[in-house]
Amino acid sequence: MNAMGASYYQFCPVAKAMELLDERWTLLIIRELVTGSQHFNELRRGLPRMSPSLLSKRLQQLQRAGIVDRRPDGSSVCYVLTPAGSELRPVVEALGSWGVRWIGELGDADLDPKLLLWDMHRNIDHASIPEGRTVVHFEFPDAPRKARHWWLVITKEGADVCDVDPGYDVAVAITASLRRMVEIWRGDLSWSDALGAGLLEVDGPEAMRRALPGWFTLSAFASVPRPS
Amino acid sequence: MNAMGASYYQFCPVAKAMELLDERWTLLIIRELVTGSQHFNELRRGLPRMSPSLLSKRLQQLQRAGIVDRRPDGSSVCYVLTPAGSELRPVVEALGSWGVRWIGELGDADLDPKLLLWDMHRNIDHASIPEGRTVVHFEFPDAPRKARHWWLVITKEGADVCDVDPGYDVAVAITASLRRMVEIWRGDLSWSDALGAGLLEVDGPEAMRRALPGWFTLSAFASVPRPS
DNA sequence: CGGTATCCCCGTCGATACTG
DNA sequence: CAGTATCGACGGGGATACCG
Repeated sequence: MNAMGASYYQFCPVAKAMELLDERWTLLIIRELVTGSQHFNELRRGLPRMSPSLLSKRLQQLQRAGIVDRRPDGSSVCYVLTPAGSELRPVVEALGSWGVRWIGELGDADLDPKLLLWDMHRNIDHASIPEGRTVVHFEFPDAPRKARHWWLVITKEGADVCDVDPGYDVAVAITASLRRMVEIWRGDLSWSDALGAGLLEVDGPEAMRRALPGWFTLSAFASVPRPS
Repeated sequence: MNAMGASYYQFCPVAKAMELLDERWTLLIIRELVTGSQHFNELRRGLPRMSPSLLSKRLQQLQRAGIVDRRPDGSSVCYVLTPAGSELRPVVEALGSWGVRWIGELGDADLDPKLLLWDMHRNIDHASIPEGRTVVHFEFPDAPRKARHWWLVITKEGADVCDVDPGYDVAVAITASLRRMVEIWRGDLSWSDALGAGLLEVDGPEAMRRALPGWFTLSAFASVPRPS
């Protein structure tokens, strides 16, 4: 339980906590683990701009700090939060609630479609999804060519993100600017407001179009009330 | 509302928050402001190892981020939290509550007597203090010569910390190792347990000795329940 | 009291390539 | 899938001195 970042030389619990947590990326790793990611490459998908060596280093630091436990699991490896680590959930929640209220402006570079789809894929309300296989197609006309089309293939077992057409029948096709779709995900904009304002186009059978908003549990912070 | 630390290039509210808050010292400044410090040199006293240039830089960054407001106030200057800044209190509280539960081990270098007295001086329950002037003398036998003796001079108007004998009559004299005193402050150890175990010596009139524990509101995190 | 100015080192981080 | 290896730059931040 020590030797992570530089010391503040203070006995204050906030300072002692920040010695462990104030380094770049650290709390985002915790966020990923709180969210349920367990494997190295799963963490990487949630932290695409982080180099693997740095992720590796941070995970080792978090182990030494008693926050993360590394469990070899067959041929695989699981990273799981210790009891101490699990109790960081309120910290992550407080940060996210603050962030969604006070940091409204997103840069274009913050709008990563891969990350958006990755987030959506792990927040699907499977109880609301029809039987069998459901495919949702996303088109972001403003995104660069290679990031314009995405498919979410949802089955009882889970969901897969594809950046090439998997070939299955599409249940619903969504066309919207990447920025609007991110705003919906974050709860800055509601499905109905977006539809009403023509910011979003949804194609597919009436029943499917109606059901669509229920399929996705939006960001955990979407329901945080906004200021003013 | 931007341009502080490096971007994570994520739309996640936690990431956007950490872009502003993950730099060294930043959340400790927020802690000081939440605690009630307002002036530059007041902040410095709570952050003794921080260089003034860095504090200045951070305050400017926090202004640009819309978290701190700089108010020239006569010949003086007040730094106060904006509404957005005030809402960081839950973040600081979550961090402190976590820290006090899971970071028990303090290094010797974390035990700064000046910081301890500074903290105590601004957490005095003036309603419990006797009329007139009350002086409490602290002796830390394990501290370096120049940091061994401290006096807290408490009046209705406030409290002053002295590292030289102010000459007034002493109401109560406390002798304890610096580490024990910090533990009491943090709530790791109770006054009564410390007294019972002989870890603490209190000299003075019976009534004063009895009343002493009521004079100090301990650290805001002292009452957080501990694990196991 | 409320800050700037300057200097320089060292460590962090990013990028990329590669391995069992 | 789960990481290591290597490398270089850049700038963060510590120390100290100084100003209005």
